[in-house]
Amino acid sequence: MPELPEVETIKRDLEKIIVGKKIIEVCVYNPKVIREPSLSGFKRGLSGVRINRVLRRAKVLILELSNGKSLVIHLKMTGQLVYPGLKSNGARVTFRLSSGENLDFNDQRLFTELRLLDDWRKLKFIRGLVPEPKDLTSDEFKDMLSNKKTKIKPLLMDQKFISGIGNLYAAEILFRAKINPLRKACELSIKEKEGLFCSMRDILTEAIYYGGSSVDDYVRLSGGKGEYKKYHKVYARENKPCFICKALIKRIALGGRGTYFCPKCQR
DNA sequence: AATGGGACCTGCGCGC
DNA sequence: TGCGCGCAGGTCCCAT
Repeated sequence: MPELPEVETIKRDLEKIIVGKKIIEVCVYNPKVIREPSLSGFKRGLSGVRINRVLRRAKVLILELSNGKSLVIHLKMTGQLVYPGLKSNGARVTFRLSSGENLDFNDQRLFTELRLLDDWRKLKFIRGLVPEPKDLTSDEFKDMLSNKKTKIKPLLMDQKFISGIGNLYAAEILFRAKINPLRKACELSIKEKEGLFCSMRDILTEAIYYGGSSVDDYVRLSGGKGEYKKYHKVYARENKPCFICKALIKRIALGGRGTYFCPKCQR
């Protein structure tokens, strides 16, 4: 679930609260989420190091450490970082910090990937990323769409096409741009492409402003909710009336993903 | 090139 | 009541 706005929110919270603190000890309650190196290497490499800086690339968090290594975190759908952590909960990994509090990593579905790397830039997934919406101009975006015969919605979610957008924001962006998710990218008019570019940029900016969307498991570092869910227009609103035209919001499966849209507003 | 499906996972809500 | 099933979705991987 965490997409660009949620991961950016966590990144900003971490910058305010975690940067500068030292990791005293790492407790791993479920080693499945540690993808590399070995469990012992992971624990050893993180003990006694300071967290110097937090970066984000698309949906990936990167914690740069005082020993030159980086902790790379992809939260996938159900990953959470919570500080201060609860004293007794089902955390998968707990980082005991110099403040005396714990930074908890939770993940119901064990999809999350934690990696301790010498150079995060060499990670295959990171290398495959392309610019995210804020790093593109309208003209660049229009060019990118012009030779793509694929449906616009799966294309927006393709991290190698444009990075940071997932299922929820793809739906909201297409609603604001009044574009049907089944349309082929190359068949959009210049005006539609421009509208899509603006919707993409604006929705992501607004969602970051509100601290992301708490649907399913996403919470902020404090454990509190992100408030953007209040402003959703189509996501998870099947059979509810469109806020603009009152037509019922439709749900279809597209690329195996639930896809919500207004059949009247989005042509 | 584009598309579809399965795999990875677990908890929840539904129908019978 | 209790069980089995579909669904939730980010990413990789394979087949067509």
